Amino acid sequence: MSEPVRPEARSPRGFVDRRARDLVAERRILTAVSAVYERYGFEPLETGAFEYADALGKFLPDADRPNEGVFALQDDDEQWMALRYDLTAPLARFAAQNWETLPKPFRRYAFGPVWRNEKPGPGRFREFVQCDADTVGSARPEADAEIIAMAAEGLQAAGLPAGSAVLKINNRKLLNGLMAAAGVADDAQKLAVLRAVDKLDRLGPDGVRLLLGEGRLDESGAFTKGAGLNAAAAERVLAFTAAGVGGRSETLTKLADVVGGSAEGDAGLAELEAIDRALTGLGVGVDRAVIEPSVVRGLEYYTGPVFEAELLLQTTDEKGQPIRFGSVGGGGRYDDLVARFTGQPVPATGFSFGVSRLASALRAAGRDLAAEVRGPVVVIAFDQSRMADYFQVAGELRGAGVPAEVYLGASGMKAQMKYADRRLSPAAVIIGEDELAAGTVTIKDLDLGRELSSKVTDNAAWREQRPGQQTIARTEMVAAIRKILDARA
RNA sequence: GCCGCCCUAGCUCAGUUGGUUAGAGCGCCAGAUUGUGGCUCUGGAGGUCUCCCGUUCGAUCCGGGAGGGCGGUACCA
Repeated sequence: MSEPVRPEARSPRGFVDRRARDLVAERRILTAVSAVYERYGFEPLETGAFEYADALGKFLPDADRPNEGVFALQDDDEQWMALRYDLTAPLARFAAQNWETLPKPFRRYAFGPVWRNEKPGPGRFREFVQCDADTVGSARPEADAEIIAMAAEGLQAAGLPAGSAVLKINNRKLLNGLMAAAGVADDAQKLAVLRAVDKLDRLGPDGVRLLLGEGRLDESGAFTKGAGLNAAAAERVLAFTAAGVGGRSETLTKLADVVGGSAEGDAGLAELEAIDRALTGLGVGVDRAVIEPSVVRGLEYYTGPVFEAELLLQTTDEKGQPIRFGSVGGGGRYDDLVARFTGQPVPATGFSFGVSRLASALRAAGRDLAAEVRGPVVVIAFDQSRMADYFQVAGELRGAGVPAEVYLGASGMKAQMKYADRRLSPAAVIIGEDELAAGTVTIKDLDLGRELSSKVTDNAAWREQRPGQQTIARTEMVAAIRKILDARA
Protein backbone atom coordinates (compact mmCIF):
# COMPACT_ATOMS: atom_id res chain seq x y z
CA MET A 1 0.00 0.00 0.00
CA SER A 2 1.38 3.36 -0.95
CA GLU A 3 0.74 6.50 1.07
CA PRO A 4 -2.54 8.12 0.14
CA VAL A 5 -2.13 11.37 -1.76
CA ARG A 6 -3.32 14.05 0.63
CA PRO A 7 -4.56 17.41 -0.58
CA GLU A 8 -2.71 20.42 0.72
CA ALA A 9 -4.89 22.49 3.04
CA ARG A 10 -4.64 25.91 1.48
CA SER A 11 -6.94 28.51 0.00
CA PRO A 12 -6.72 29.55 -3.64
CA ARG A 13 -4.63 32.65 -4.03
CA GLY A 14 -6.57 35.84 -3.81
CA PHE A 15 -9.18 34.21 -1.57
CA VAL A 16 -9.03 34.79 2.17
CA ASP A 17 -10.69 33.36 5.23
CA ARG A 18 -12.14 35.99 7.48
CA ARG A 19 -12.72 35.27 11.12
CA ALA A 20 -15.06 36.72 13.71
CA ARG A 21 -13.06 39.88 14.25
CA ASP A 22 -13.16 40.91 10.59
CA LEU A 23 -16.72 39.80 10.10
CA VAL A 24 -18.02 41.73 13.09
CA ALA A 25 -16.25 44.88 11.90
CA GLU A 26 -17.60 44.54 8.37
CA ARG A 27 -21.10 43.77 9.57
CA ARG A 28 -21.10 46.94 11.64
CA ILE A 29 -19.98 48.99 8.68
CA LEU A 30 -22.73 47.52 6.52
CA THR A 31 -25.37 48.04 9.18
CA ALA A 32 -24.41 51.67 9.66
CA VAL A 33 -24.16 52.43 5.95
CA SER A 34 -27.40 50.61 5.14
CA ALA A 35 -29.22 52.74 7.71
CA VAL A 36 -27.90 55.93 6.11
CA TYR A 37 -28.77 54.78 2.58
CA GLU A 38 -32.28 53.78 3.59
CA ARG A 39 -32.74 57.14 5.27
CA TYR A 40 -32.01 58.68 1.87
CA GLY A 41 -34.78 56.59 0.36
CA PHE A 42 -32.72 53.85 -1.26
CA GLU A 43 -34.16 50.35 -1.16
CA PRO A 44 -32.06 47.24 -0.72
CA LEU A 45 -31.66 44.84 -3.62
CA GLU A 46 -29.95 41.50 -3.87
CA THR A 47 -29.21 39.75 -7.14
CA GLY A 48 -27.54 36.42 -7.81
CA ALA A 49 -23.80 35.89 -7.86
CA PHE A 50 -23.90 34.71 -11.47
CA GLU A 51 -24.96 36.65 -14.51
CA TYR A 52 -24.94 35.58 -18.11
CA ALA A 53 -21.62 36.67 -19.45
CA ASP A 54 -23.11 38.88 -22.14
CA ALA A 55 -25.10 40.75 -19.47
CA LEU A 56 -21.83 41.63 -17.77
CA GLY A 57 -20.62 43.11 -21.00
CA LYS A 58 -18.09 40.40 -21.52
CA PHE A 59 -17.93 39.35 -25.12
CA LEU A 60 -17.22 35.73 -25.62
CA PRO A 61 -14.79 34.96 -28.37
CA ASP A 62 -15.43 31.96 -30.59
CA ALA A 63 -12.89 30.18 -28.48
CA ASP A 64 -14.66 28.29 -25.73
CA ARG A 65 -13.27 30.61 -23.14
CA PRO A 66 -14.58 34.00 -22.03
CA ASN A 67 -12.47 37.06 -21.59
CA GLU A 68 -10.08 37.20 -18.74
CA GLY A 69 -11.01 39.11 -15.64
CA VAL A 70 -14.08 37.13 -14.69
CA PHE A 71 -14.72 33.63 -13.38
CA ALA A 72 -16.91 31.99 -15.95
CA LEU A 73 -18.41 28.60 -16.61
CA GLN A 74 -20.75 27.09 -19.13
CA ASP A 75 -24.25 26.13 -18.06
CA ASP A 76 -25.76 22.81 -19.18
CA ASP A 77 -27.46 24.66 -22.04
CA GLU A 78 -24.04 25.82 -23.23
CA GLN A 79 -24.63 29.42 -22.18
CA TRP A 80 -21.75 31.19 -20.55
CA MET A 81 -22.33 32.50 -17.05
CA ALA A 82 -19.88 34.50 -15.01
CA LEU A 83 -19.55 35.61 -11.42
CA ARG A 84 -20.30 39.32 -11.14
CA TYR A 85 -17.25 41.57 -10.97
CA ASP A 86 -19.16 44.51 -9.51
CA LEU A 87 -22.71 45.38 -8.44
CA THR A 88 -23.39 47.96 -11.14
CA ALA A 89 -23.59 45.60 -14.09
CA PRO A 90 -26.17 43.38 -12.33
CA LEU A 91 -28.15 46.52 -11.48
CA ALA A 92 -28.17 47.57 -15.11
CA ARG A 93 -29.45 44.11 -16.05
CA PHE A 94 -32.09 44.20 -13.30
CA ALA A 95 -33.24 47.69 -14.23
CA ALA A 96 -33.51 46.78 -17.91
CA GLN A 97 -35.37 43.56 -17.12
CA ASN A 98 -37.90 45.24 -14.82
CA TRP A 99 -37.98 48.70 -16.33
CA GLU A 100 -41.70 48.73 -17.07
CA THR A 101 -42.77 48.04 -13.52
CA LEU A 102 -40.15 49.95 -11.54
CA PRO A 103 -40.92 53.28 -9.91
CA LYS A 104 -38.66 55.72 -11.66
CA PRO A 105 -36.15 57.06 -10.81
CA PHE A 106 -35.17 53.77 -9.21
CA ARG A 107 -33.00 54.13 -6.12
CA ARG A 108 -31.35 51.07 -4.65
CA TYR A 109 -28.33 49.99 -2.65
CA ALA A 110 -26.72 46.57 -2.57
CA PHE A 111 -23.80 44.83 -0.94
CA GLY A 112 -22.21 41.45 -1.32
CA PRO A 113 -19.19 39.62 -2.64
CA VAL A 114 -17.87 40.28 -6.12
CA TRP A 115 -15.18 38.30 -7.95
CA ARG A 116 -12.37 39.32 -10.25
CA ASN A 117 -10.13 36.82 -11.92
CA GLU A 118 -6.92 38.78 -11.92
CA LYS A 119 -3.59 38.90 -10.19
CA PRO A 120 -4.08 39.47 -6.47
CA GLY A 121 -1.81 41.76 -4.48
CA PRO A 122 -1.55 43.16 -0.98
CA GLY A 123 -5.02 44.39 -0.06
CA ARG A 124 -6.27 43.18 -3.42
CA PHE A 125 -8.27 40.00 -3.59
CA ARG A 126 -10.11 37.94 -6.15
CA GLU A 127 -13.18 37.93 -3.92
CA PHE A 128 -14.21 40.93 -1.89
CA VAL A 129 -17.30 42.63 -0.54
CA GLN A 130 -18.59 45.75 -2.24
CA CYS A 131 -21.31 48.15 -1.19
CA ASP A 132 -22.99 50.13 -3.92
CA ALA A 133 -25.79 52.68 -4.25
CA ASP A 134 -27.25 54.01 -7.49
CA THR A 135 -30.03 56.16 -8.86
CA VAL A 136 -31.28 54.92 -12.23
CA GLY A 137 -33.45 57.12 -14.39
CA SER A 138 -32.51 60.64 -13.38
CA ALA A 139 -30.25 62.86 -15.44
CA ARG A 140 -30.34 65.70 -12.93
CA PRO A 141 -26.99 66.72 -11.44
CA GLU A 142 -28.79 66.76 -8.10
CA ALA A 143 -28.95 62.98 -8.34
CA ASP A 144 -25.13 62.96 -8.43
CA ALA A 145 -24.97 65.46 -5.58
CA GLU A 146 -27.19 63.31 -3.45
CA ILE A 147 -25.08 60.22 -4.11
CA ILE A 148 -22.01 62.20 -3.07
CA ALA A 149 -23.62 63.53 0.09
CA MET A 150 -24.88 60.08 0.97
CA ALA A 151 -21.46 58.54 0.40
CA ALA A 152 -19.87 61.11 2.68
CA GLU A 153 -22.43 60.49 5.37
CA GLY A 154 -22.18 56.74 4.95
CA LEU A 155 -18.42 56.71 5.37
CA GLN A 156 -18.74 58.82 8.46
CA ALA A 157 -21.41 56.51 9.89
CA ALA A 158 -19.12 53.57 9.19
CA GLY A 159 -16.63 55.04 11.63
CA LEU A 160 -14.41 57.38 9.65
CA PRO A 161 -13.84 60.44 11.79
CA ALA A 162 -14.88 63.77 10.27
CA GLY A 163 -12.10 65.15 8.13
CA SER A 164 -10.44 61.80 7.49
CA ALA A 165 -12.03 61.29 4.09
CA VAL A 166 -12.92 63.60 1.28
CA LEU A 167 -14.97 63.08 -1.86
CA LYS A 168 -13.28 64.40 -4.96
CA ILE A 169 -15.56 65.36 -7.81
CA ASN A 170 -14.75 65.86 -11.46
CA ASN A 171 -16.57 65.73 -14.76
CA ARG A 172 -15.53 63.77 -17.81
CA LYS A 173 -17.05 66.41 -20.00
CA LEU A 174 -14.45 68.94 -18.85
CA LEU A 175 -11.57 66.75 -19.98
CA ASN A 176 -13.34 65.93 -23.22
CA GLY A 177 -13.92 69.62 -23.87
CA LEU A 178 -10.34 70.39 -23.06
CA MET A 179 -9.04 67.73 -25.40
CA ALA A 180 -11.34 68.88 -28.18
CA ALA A 181 -9.97 72.38 -27.77
CA ALA A 182 -6.43 71.02 -27.75
CA GLY A 183 -7.09 69.17 -30.98
CA VAL A 184 -7.07 65.65 -29.57
CA ALA A 185 -9.51 63.74 -31.69
CA ASP A 186 -8.04 60.25 -31.72
CA ASP A 187 -9.70 57.90 -29.22
CA ALA A 188 -6.49 56.08 -28.35
CA GLN A 189 -4.81 59.39 -27.66
CA LYS A 190 -7.72 60.49 -25.46
CA LEU A 191 -7.37 57.35 -23.40
CA ALA A 192 -3.65 57.90 -23.04
CA VAL A 193 -4.29 61.42 -21.76
CA LEU A 194 -6.82 60.16 -19.24
CA ARG A 195 -4.43 57.48 -18.03
CA ALA A 196 -1.66 60.06 -17.64
CA VAL A 197 -3.85 62.44 -15.66
CA ASP A 198 -4.97 59.57 -13.43
CA LYS A 199 -1.38 59.15 -12.25
CA LEU A 200 -0.96 62.71 -11.05
CA ASP A 201 -1.11 61.87 -7.35
CA ARG A 202 1.54 59.19 -7.71
CA LEU A 203 3.94 60.64 -10.28
CA GLY A 204 3.45 64.36 -9.80
CA PRO A 205 3.21 66.99 -12.56
CA ASP A 206 6.64 66.18 -14.01
CA GLY A 207 5.84 62.51 -14.44
CA VAL A 208 2.48 63.31 -15.98
CA ARG A 209 4.13 65.83 -18.35
CA LEU A 210 6.34 63.02 -19.67
CA LEU A 211 3.37 60.70 -20.08
CA LEU A 212 1.41 63.37 -21.91
CA GLY A 213 4.35 63.82 -24.26
CA GLU A 214 6.71 61.16 -25.54
CA GLY A 215 6.68 58.79 -22.60
CA ARG A 216 8.35 57.94 -19.32
CA LEU A 217 11.09 55.59 -18.18
CA ASP A 218 10.48 54.38 -14.62
CA GLU A 219 12.94 53.20 -11.97
CA SER A 220 12.57 49.57 -12.92
CA GLY A 221 13.71 50.43 -16.43
CA ALA A 222 10.35 49.92 -18.08
CA PHE A 223 9.25 52.49 -20.61
CA THR A 224 5.66 53.70 -20.78
CA LYS A 225 4.69 55.21 -24.11
CA GLY A 226 3.20 58.68 -23.80
CA ALA A 227 0.12 60.26 -25.31
CA GLY A 228 2.18 62.22 -27.84
CA LEU A 229 0.75 65.66 -27.13
CA ASN A 230 2.75 68.72 -28.13
CA ALA A 231 4.19 70.84 -25.34
CA ALA A 232 1.48 73.50 -25.47
CA ALA A 233 -1.35 70.97 -25.26
CA ALA A 234 0.41 69.12 -22.43
CA GLU A 235 0.79 72.31 -20.43
CA ARG A 236 -2.86 73.08 -20.98
CA VAL A 237 -3.87 69.69 -19.58
CA LEU A 238 -1.54 70.20 -16.61
CA ALA A 239 -2.98 73.63 -15.92
CA PHE A 240 -6.40 72.02 -15.92
CA THR A 241 -5.40 69.39 -13.39
CA ALA A 242 -3.83 72.01 -11.15
CA ALA A 243 -7.02 74.02 -10.81
CA GLY A 244 -8.31 72.00 -7.88
CA VAL A 245 -7.35 74.28 -5.04
CA GLY A 246 -9.53 76.40 -2.85
CA GLY A 247 -13.27 76.11 -2.44
CA ARG A 248 -15.62 74.53 -4.95
CA SER A 249 -16.79 77.77 -6.56
CA GLU A 250 -13.20 79.06 -6.77
CA THR A 251 -12.17 75.90 -8.54
CA LEU A 252 -15.09 76.22 -10.92
CA THR A 253 -14.10 79.77 -11.79
CA LYS A 254 -10.55 78.66 -12.54
CA LEU A 255 -11.77 75.74 -14.58
CA ALA A 256 -13.97 78.02 -16.63
CA ASP A 257 -10.84 79.88 -17.72
CA VAL A 258 -9.17 76.69 -18.88
CA VAL A 259 -12.01 74.75 -20.52
CA GLY A 260 -14.71 77.34 -21.03
CA GLY A 261 -15.83 77.91 -24.59
CA SER A 262 -16.17 74.37 -25.84
CA ALA A 263 -19.75 73.10 -25.81
CA GLU A 264 -18.91 69.97 -23.88
CA GLY A 265 -16.74 71.86 -21.38
CA ASP A 266 -19.52 74.35 -20.69
CA ALA A 267 -22.02 71.54 -20.19
CA GLY A 268 -19.66 69.91 -17.71
CA LEU A 269 -19.18 73.15 -15.83
CA ALA A 270 -22.93 73.70 -15.60
CA GLU A 271 -23.37 70.23 -14.12
CA LEU A 272 -20.65 70.79 -11.56
CA GLU A 273 -22.20 74.13 -10.60
CA ALA A 274 -25.54 72.44 -10.03
CA ILE A 275 -23.85 69.71 -7.97
CA ASP A 276 -22.07 72.35 -5.92
CA ARG A 277 -25.33 74.17 -5.18
CA ALA A 278 -27.11 70.95 -4.24
CA LEU A 279 -24.25 69.87 -1.98
CA THR A 280 -24.39 73.19 -0.20
CA GLY A 281 -28.12 72.69 0.29
CA LEU A 282 -27.43 69.19 1.58
CA GLY A 283 -25.02 70.65 4.11
CA VAL A 284 -21.89 69.10 2.59
CA GLY A 285 -19.02 71.56 2.91
CA VAL A 286 -15.59 71.61 1.30
CA ASP A 287 -14.24 69.59 4.20
CA ARG A 288 -16.16 66.61 2.83
CA ALA A 289 -16.47 67.20 -0.93
CA VAL A 290 -14.20 69.13 -3.27
CA ILE A 291 -13.86 69.54 -7.00
CA GLU A 292 -10.65 67.88 -8.15
CA PRO A 293 -9.94 68.00 -11.90
CA SER A 294 -7.36 65.20 -11.82
CA VAL A 295 -9.87 62.52 -10.85
CA VAL A 296 -10.42 60.17 -13.77
CA ARG A 297 -11.81 56.75 -12.64
CA GLY A 298 -12.72 53.97 -15.06
CA LEU A 299 -11.93 54.73 -18.62
CA GLU A 300 -14.73 54.08 -21.06
CA TYR A 301 -17.48 53.64 -18.57
CA TYR A 302 -18.34 57.04 -17.14
CA THR A 303 -20.01 59.71 -19.19
CA GLY A 304 -20.24 62.73 -16.89
CA PRO A 305 -19.50 63.49 -13.26
CA VAL A 306 -17.05 61.11 -11.57
CA PHE A 307 -16.19 60.90 -7.89
CA GLU A 308 -13.66 59.27 -5.69
CA ALA A 309 -13.53 58.88 -1.92
CA GLU A 310 -10.01 59.42 -0.71
CA LEU A 311 -8.80 58.58 2.78
CA LEU A 312 -6.66 61.23 4.37
CA LEU A 313 -5.69 59.06 7.32
CA GLN A 314 -2.00 58.95 8.00
CA THR A 315 -1.12 55.60 9.48
CA THR A 316 1.86 53.32 9.83
CA ASP A 317 2.17 49.56 9.45
CA GLU A 318 3.76 47.11 11.91
CA LYS A 319 7.22 48.13 10.75
CA GLY A 320 6.51 51.81 11.23
CA GLN A 321 6.34 52.48 7.50
CA PRO A 322 3.72 55.07 6.59
CA ILE A 323 0.88 53.67 4.54
CA ARG A 324 -1.37 55.62 2.24
CA PHE A 325 -4.75 54.14 1.76
CA GLY A 326 -5.77 56.41 -1.03
CA SER A 327 -9.06 55.63 -2.68
CA VAL A 328 -11.58 53.60 -0.73
CA GLY A 329 -14.38 53.93 -3.25
CA GLY A 330 -15.66 55.80 -6.23
CA GLY A 331 -18.38 56.21 -8.75
CA GLY A 332 -19.95 58.50 -11.24
CA ARG A 333 -22.51 58.89 -13.96
CA TYR A 334 -22.91 56.19 -16.55
CA ASP A 335 -25.64 56.94 -18.99
CA ASP A 336 -25.14 54.09 -21.45
CA LEU A 337 -25.22 50.98 -19.29
CA VAL A 338 -28.92 50.19 -19.38
CA ALA A 339 -29.14 51.15 -23.04
CA ARG A 340 -27.07 48.06 -23.81
CA PHE A 341 -30.13 45.99 -22.99
CA THR A 342 -33.09 48.15 -23.94
CA GLY A 343 -31.77 50.35 -26.69
CA GLN A 344 -33.08 53.42 -24.95
CA PRO A 345 -30.63 55.57 -23.04
CA VAL A 346 -31.23 55.60 -19.29
CA PRO A 347 -29.21 58.00 -17.16
CA ALA A 348 -27.76 56.55 -13.97
CA THR A 349 -25.29 57.51 -11.28
CA GLY A 350 -23.83 55.68 -8.31
CA PHE A 351 -21.08 55.14 -5.79
CA SER A 352 -19.46 51.99 -4.48
CA PHE A 353 -16.77 51.16 -1.96
CA GLY A 354 -14.83 48.13 -0.80
CA VAL A 355 -16.07 47.04 2.59
CA SER A 356 -13.01 45.07 3.67
CA ARG A 357 -10.73 47.81 2.49
CA LEU A 358 -12.61 50.36 4.55
CA ALA A 359 -12.51 48.00 7.53
CA SER A 360 -8.75 47.56 7.32
CA ALA A 361 -8.30 51.30 6.92
CA LEU A 362 -10.35 51.87 10.04
CA ARG A 363 -8.31 49.26 11.88
CA ALA A 364 -5.01 50.81 10.82
CA ALA A 365 -6.30 54.16 11.95
CA GLY A 366 -6.93 52.76 15.40
CA ARG A 367 -10.66 52.88 14.86
CA ASP A 368 -11.18 49.23 15.45
CA LEU A 369 -14.89 48.62 15.50
CA ALA A 370 -14.51 45.14 16.97
CA ALA A 371 -11.44 45.22 19.13
CA GLU A 372 -12.03 41.83 20.63
CA VAL A 373 -14.59 39.15 20.03
CA ARG A 374 -15.71 37.79 23.38
CA GLY A 375 -16.24 34.10 23.90
CA PRO A 376 -19.18 32.50 25.70
CA VAL A 377 -19.41 31.59 29.35
CA VAL A 378 -17.87 28.11 29.47
CA VAL A 379 -19.53 25.45 31.58
CA ILE A 380 -16.71 23.11 32.59
CA ALA A 381 -17.47 19.47 31.77
CA PHE A 382 -16.18 18.20 35.06
CA ASP A 383 -17.98 14.94 35.56
CA GLN A 384 -18.78 13.04 32.36
CA SER A 385 -21.83 11.42 33.96
CA ARG A 386 -23.41 14.78 34.75
CA MET A 387 -23.46 16.27 31.25
CA ALA A 388 -27.24 16.68 31.41
CA ASP A 389 -26.82 19.00 34.40
CA TYR A 390 -24.25 21.06 32.53
CA PHE A 391 -26.53 21.47 29.55
CA GLN A 392 -29.27 22.60 31.88
CA VAL A 393 -26.94 25.28 33.25
CA ALA A 394 -25.99 26.40 29.75
CA GLY A 395 -29.65 26.52 28.80
CA GLU A 396 -30.43 28.68 31.79
CA LEU A 397 -27.71 31.16 30.83
CA ARG A 398 -28.80 31.22 27.21
CA GLY A 399 -32.38 31.79 28.32
CA ALA A 400 -31.14 34.85 30.18
CA GLY A 401 -29.49 36.11 26.99
CA VAL A 402 -25.96 35.16 28.02
CA PRO A 403 -23.84 33.34 25.40
CA ALA A 404 -22.84 30.04 26.97
CA GLU A 405 -21.55 26.62 26.03
CA VAL A 406 -20.66 23.33 27.66
CA TYR A 407 -17.08 22.28 26.96
CA LEU A 408 -17.37 19.39 24.54
CA GLY A 409 -13.77 18.25 24.27
CA ALA A 410 -12.29 15.32 26.12
CA SER A 411 -9.57 17.18 27.99
CA GLY A 412 -9.10 17.69 31.70
CA MET A 413 -9.98 20.73 33.68
CA LYS A 414 -6.73 22.59 33.09
CA ALA A 415 -7.19 22.40 29.34
CA GLN A 416 -10.80 23.49 29.72
CA MET A 417 -9.78 26.59 31.63
CA LYS A 418 -7.18 27.31 29.01
CA TYR A 419 -9.85 26.93 26.33
CA ALA A 420 -12.10 29.43 28.09
CA ASP A 421 -9.19 31.82 28.49
CA ARG A 422 -8.32 31.58 24.83
CA ARG A 423 -11.88 32.18 23.75
CA LEU A 424 -11.77 35.37 25.81
CA SER A 425 -14.65 34.07 27.89
CA PRO A 426 -15.80 36.35 30.69
CA ALA A 427 -16.38 33.51 33.12
CA ALA A 428 -16.30 29.76 33.67
CA VAL A 429 -18.87 27.76 35.60
CA ILE A 430 -17.49 24.84 37.59
CA ILE A 431 -19.83 22.19 38.95
CA GLY A 432 -18.17 19.16 40.51
CA GLU A 433 -19.21 16.63 43.11
CA ASP A 434 -18.99 19.15 45.91
CA GLU A 435 -21.20 21.67 44.16
CA LEU A 436 -23.71 19.06 43.09
CA ALA A 437 -24.00 17.75 46.61
CA ALA A 438 -24.42 21.24 48.03
CA GLY A 439 -26.69 22.62 45.32
CA THR A 440 -24.15 25.32 44.51
CA VAL A 441 -22.10 26.46 41.55
CA THR A 442 -18.56 27.81 41.45
CA ILE A 443 -18.14 30.79 39.18
CA LYS A 444 -14.75 32.04 38.12
CA ASP A 445 -14.37 35.61 36.88
CA LEU A 446 -11.84 35.16 34.08
CA ASP A 447 -11.68 38.86 33.27
CA LEU A 448 -10.56 39.62 36.79
CA GLY A 449 -8.04 36.80 36.62
CA ARG A 450 -6.61 38.16 33.37
CA GLU A 451 -6.12 41.46 35.08
CA LEU A 452 -4.36 39.94 38.07
CA SER A 453 -2.35 37.26 36.32
CA SER A 454 0.47 39.57 35.23
CA LYS A 455 1.34 40.33 38.84
CA VAL A 456 1.47 36.74 40.01
CA THR A 457 4.85 35.06 39.89
CA ASP A 458 4.27 31.88 41.80
CA ASN A 459 2.01 29.25 40.37
CA ALA A 460 1.15 27.66 43.68
CA ALA A 461 0.08 31.01 45.08
CA TRP A 462 -1.88 31.79 41.91
CA ARG A 463 -3.79 28.56 42.23
CA GLU A 464 -4.19 28.96 45.94
CA GLN A 465 -5.72 32.41 45.65
CA ARG A 466 -8.29 31.42 43.05
CA PRO A 467 -8.85 35.02 42.00
CA GLY A 468 -12.40 36.03 41.17
CA GLN A 469 -13.75 32.67 42.23
CA GLN A 470 -16.91 32.32 44.23
CA THR A 471 -19.16 29.44 45.21
CA ILE A 472 -22.78 30.44 45.46
CA ALA A 473 -26.23 28.95 45.47
CA ARG A 474 -27.29 27.62 42.11
CA THR A 475 -30.27 29.98 42.10
CA GLU A 476 -27.98 33.00 42.19
CA MET A 477 -25.87 31.92 39.22
CA VAL A 478 -27.40 34.08 36.50
CA ALA A 479 -27.30 37.20 38.66
CA ALA A 480 -23.64 36.59 39.51
CA ILE A 481 -22.68 36.07 35.85
CA ARG A 482 -24.57 39.22 34.93
CA LYS A 483 -22.56 41.14 37.45
CA ILE A 484 -19.30 39.94 35.90
CA LEU A 485 -20.52 40.87 32.41
CA ASP A 486 -21.72 44.29 33.51
CA ALA A 487 -18.39 45.07 35.15
CA ARG A 488 -16.69 44.98 31.73
CA ALA A 489 -19.46 46.52 29.69
C1' G B 1 1.25 41.11 -18.89
C1' C B 2 6.59 42.91 -18.30
C1' C B 3 11.21 43.71 -15.08
C1' G B 4 13.86 42.65 -10.44
C1' C B 5 14.44 40.02 -5.75
C1' C B 6 13.00 35.82 -2.77
C1' C B 7 11.18 30.45 -1.25
C1' U B 8 14.51 25.68 4.95
C1' A B 9 9.11 23.35 10.95
C1' G B 10 2.41 26.42 11.98
C1' C B 11 5.27 31.63 12.25
C1' U B 12 10.15 34.42 12.11
C1' C B 13 14.74 32.90 10.54
C1' A B 14 19.96 30.25 11.16
C1' G B 15 22.87 26.61 8.42
C1' U B 16 25.55 23.27 5.03
C1' U B 17 33.04 25.67 0.61
C1' G B 18 27.95 19.79 -2.50
C1' G B 19 28.93 14.39 2.23
C1' U B 20 25.75 10.11 6.21
C1' U B 21 21.23 11.81 12.22
C1' A B 22 19.09 19.86 9.09
C1' G B 23 18.89 23.64 13.89
C1' A B 24 17.04 27.99 17.12
C1' G B 25 13.28 31.27 19.04
C1' C B 26 8.11 31.73 19.21
C1' G B 27 3.71 28.77 18.83
C1' C B 28 1.34 23.80 19.63
C1' C B 29 0.60 19.12 22.84
C1' A B 30 1.72 16.73 27.56
C1' G B 31 3.76 16.36 32.54
C1' A B 32 5.58 18.76 37.13
C1' U B 33 0.26 20.79 39.62
C1' U B 34 -4.82 13.32 40.66
C1' G B 35 -10.69 20.13 40.78
C1' U B 36 -8.21 25.66 38.01
C1' G B 37 -5.87 30.28 32.89
C1' G B 38 -0.31 33.32 33.69
C1' C B 39 5.25 32.40 34.91
C1' U B 40 9.10 28.59 35.32
C1' C B 41 11.13 23.75 34.39
C1' U B 42 10.99 18.92 31.77
C1' G B 43 9.51 16.07 27.71
C1' G B 44 6.98 15.46 22.89
C1' A B 45 4.86 16.16 18.06
C1' G B 46 5.93 18.76 13.68
C1' G B 47 10.42 19.17 7.68
C1' U B 48 9.93 14.76 0.52
C1' C B 49 14.99 22.10 2.90
C1' U B 50 8.43 24.62 -2.89
C1' C B 51 8.17 21.08 -7.27
C1' C B 52 10.30 18.78 -11.77
C1' C B 53 14.52 17.95 -14.86
C1' G B 54 19.85 18.12 -15.34
C1' U B 55 25.25 18.04 -13.60
C1' U B 56 27.59 14.75 -9.84
C1' C B 57 29.75 8.74 -6.65
C1' G B 58 26.44 11.94 -3.80
C1' A B 59 22.11 17.97 -4.46
C1' U B 60 18.47 21.53 0.62
C1' C B 61 23.16 23.89 -1.57
C1' C B 62 25.34 24.16 -8.52
C1' G B 63 22.47 24.84 -13.63
C1' G B 64 17.65 25.01 -16.32
C1' G B 65 12.35 25.08 -16.15
C1' A B 66 7.68 25.39 -13.42
C1' G B 67 4.83 27.08 -9.19
C1' G B 68 4.26 30.42 -5.12
C1' G B 69 5.57 35.09 -2.58
C1' C B 70 7.45 40.30 -2.45
C1' G B 71 8.62 45.05 -4.87
C1' G B 72 8.17 48.15 -9.29
C1' U B 73 5.46 48.90 -13.82
C1' A B 74 1.17 48.23 -17.03
C1' C B 75 -4.06 47.21 -16.91
C1' C B 76 -8.38 47.68 -13.85
C1' A B 77 -15.43 47.15 -15.49
